[in-house]
Amino acid sequence: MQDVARAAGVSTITVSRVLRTPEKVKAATRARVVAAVRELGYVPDQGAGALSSRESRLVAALVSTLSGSIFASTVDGLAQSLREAGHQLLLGTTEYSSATEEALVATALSRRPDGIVLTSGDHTTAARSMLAGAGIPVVEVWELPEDPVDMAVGFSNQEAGRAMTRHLHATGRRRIGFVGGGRQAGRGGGRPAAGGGAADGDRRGRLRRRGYEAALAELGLGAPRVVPEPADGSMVERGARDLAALLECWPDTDAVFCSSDSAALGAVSEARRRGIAVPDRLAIAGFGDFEFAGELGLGLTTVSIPGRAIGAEAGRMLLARKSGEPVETPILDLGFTIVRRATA
Amino acid sequence: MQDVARAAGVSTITVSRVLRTPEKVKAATRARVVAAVRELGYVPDQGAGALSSRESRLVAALVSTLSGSIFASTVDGLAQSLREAGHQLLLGTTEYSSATEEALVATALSRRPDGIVLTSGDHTTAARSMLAGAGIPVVEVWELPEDPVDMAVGFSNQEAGRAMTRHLHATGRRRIGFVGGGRQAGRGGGRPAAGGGAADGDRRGRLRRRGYEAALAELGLGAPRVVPEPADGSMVERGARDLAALLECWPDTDAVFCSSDSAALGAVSEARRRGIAVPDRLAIAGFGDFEFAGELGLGLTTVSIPGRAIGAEAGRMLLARKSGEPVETPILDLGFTIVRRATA
DNA sequence: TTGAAAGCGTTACCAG
DNA sequence: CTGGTAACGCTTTCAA
Repeated sequence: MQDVARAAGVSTITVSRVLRTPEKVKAATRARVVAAVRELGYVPDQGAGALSSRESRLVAALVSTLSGSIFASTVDGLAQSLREAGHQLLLGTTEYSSATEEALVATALSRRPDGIVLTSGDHTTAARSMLAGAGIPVVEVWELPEDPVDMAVGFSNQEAGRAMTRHLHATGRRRIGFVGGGRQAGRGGGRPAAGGGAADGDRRGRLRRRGYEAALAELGLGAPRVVPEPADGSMVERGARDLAALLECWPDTDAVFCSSDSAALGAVSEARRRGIAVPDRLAIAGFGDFEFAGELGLGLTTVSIPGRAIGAEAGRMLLARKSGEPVETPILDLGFTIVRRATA
Repeated sequence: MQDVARAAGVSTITVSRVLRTPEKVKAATRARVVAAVRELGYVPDQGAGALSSRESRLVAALVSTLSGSIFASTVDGLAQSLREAGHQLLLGTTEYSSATEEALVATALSRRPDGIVLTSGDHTTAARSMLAGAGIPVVEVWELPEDPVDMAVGFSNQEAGRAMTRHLHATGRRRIGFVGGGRQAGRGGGRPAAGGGAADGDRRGRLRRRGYEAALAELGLGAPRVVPEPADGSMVERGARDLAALLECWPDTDAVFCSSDSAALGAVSEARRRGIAVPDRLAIAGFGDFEFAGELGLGLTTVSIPGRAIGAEAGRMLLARKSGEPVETPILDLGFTIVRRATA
C-alpha cells in the first residue's frame, strides 16, 4: 500500500479511501491512485483490514458433510448470497461429530467471522457458550430448534415425517413402516452411515421418525414398525437391507416412509428384486427430492426441501443482522412440499 | 491475550508460545497459562497471527458450483485433509463464469491464503497472472491442463471420453452418438445448464467429446453424431431432449455416450418412454458414477471418478509444497474407471 | 479533500 | 526458559 501511495504521490490513507470510499476522494487523485493500483498489481490485505476495522467480511459455515445431495446446495446458496454482498465463506466439515464441531467452532471464531451458520441443532455446551459469547449472529439451518442459539432457517423435520405418514394414510395405507434413519439415541457407535448420500445426522432423521410415530398414534395405526438396529453401509444399501428386515418382522406392511430418497432408492430396488409390486402391494415414500427421484419411471413420492433457499436466506439474515437491520423473522420456516409421484 | 498474560503473570509472548509451541515453555508456567486461557475463554485471533507471521493457515478453493454431485465430494475431501493439518478452507463459487472467477481470485488472494485450489483449467489472463504473482502453490483439479499454472490433480477427460467410446465399440456398437455436453465454443449465451447436477463446465464436457470424436476416427466409425445446439434446462431434461433430437437425425444410432450420469438418466428415461430397448437396441453410457447409477435395475454403465481423493490429494500437495517438501508428482493423474453395468 | 499518528492482536527477533 | 520491542498492513480518529 505504501508503494501504491508513493507511486500516486499520496499517503496510504488516501489509497485506502480510494479503495473503500472512492466518493470521498477527488476524481483526479482517485484516478492517479487507481492507475498506481493497476500498475503495481496491488491486492489489499483484507486480514490486516479486518484487524484494524474489526470487520472481517467473513462468514463461517459448519456443515456435517458436503457429500451426498444434502447440504451442497445450501452451501452453494449461502456462498452466492455472501459473494453478492462482498463477503467470503469459511467452510468447515464436522463429519457428524459434535466434538469436531466444537473444535471447529473454536477455529472458526479465531478468524473473527462476522457471522456463523451451522447445519446442526445440537451443540456441546462448550460450543454453545462460545457461540453465545462471540457476539456475532448465528444461524442454524435445516431444522427449527426449540432452543435456538440465535436465528434459524429451515423446516420442521417432525412435521415432514408426520405429513408424509398422513399422506400414506390418506392413500389408504394402514400398516406403515419406517426405514433408514433414526438410530437409537445413546446407542453410541461409529459415525452414521458414511458415503450414503442421504445421511444428514441422526438427529434430523430421529425427528422425522418422531413425526411418523406421532402420525401413527393420531391415526390409530398401531405400533411403529421400525427395525431396531439399522444396517451399516451406504444409505442406499441400508434402505434395501432395512426394508428386508422390516418385511421379515411385519410381512403385511403396506407402506414405508424412508428417511431419505437414497434409502428409498434402495428400498425400491429391494422391492423389485423381491417381485413386490410398488405401489400396489407396497407404497414407498422418500425424503429430499434428490435429482434422481423423478426419473426412470421411478417417480419417487417424496418430500421436497428448499435447500438452496435455506442457504441464501441464512446469508441474508446474517448480513441484515450485521448491518443493524431488524430481522423480522429470526426463526424462519421455509417449509417442505410433498411431491406425489408414482411410488406412493 | 494481554488479559490472559496478566492473569497468568507472564508476558504476552509467553502466552503465544504456550499456544503455538507448548514444549518450549516450562510445564509449570504452561499450566498457569492454560488455566488462564480456559478461565477467560480466550480464543486467539488468527487474523492477527497471520499478519504477524505471514502464514494464514488458510487455503482458498474456487469451484464452479457445489450443487449437483460433481464437486461436493472433492471439496469435502479437501476440507477434511486441510482440517487434519490445522488449516481452514475459504470457499468461493464461480457459477461457471470466468469473469466471476477472476474477481474471486482477487478476493481470495486478498486473504493471503497459503494455497489455492481451482476446479477449472481455463482462467482469464488477468487471473493467471494474479495466481502466478501470488507466490503460493496453486492446484488445478478435475483435469490435467496442458499448461498448468502450477500443480494439478485429476484425470484426462479426453481419455475418459475416448475410453468409453472404445468400450462401446468393443461391445459391438458401430453407430455411436454423444449426448449432453460440449456446447459449441464461441456460442456465447447464458450459463451452462443450471440445476442439472452434472454440469461441470463446458470445457470438460468438450474434452470428453473430443475424446469421443478421436475414438470414432481411430475406429473408423464415421462422423460424430451430436445434436448441434443442446437444449436448456436441467441436465436430466437435456439428456432426454438431446437423445430425442439425436434419434431424429440418426434413427439408426445404436449407442450414446452421455457427458454425465444425469444426462444418461434422462436418456434412459426417454428411451423407455419410446419403448426403445436398452441396451439391446440402444446402449447408453454415462459419466460420473453418481449415487443413483447402480440402482433400480438401472445399472448405468459409466465412468467413475475419484472425486473425494482428488480433493484430499490437492490438500496434501498444497501443504507439502508449503512446508518445503518436494512434490514428486506435481501433475497427478488419478485416473478413472469404466464401470460396466447393464445399460452398455 | 487530504494527512499524521495511534492502534488492531499477534509473532519475529534479539536479549537476558 | 522468558521478556522487550518492533513490526505485520491496514483503518480509525482527529487535524489541517
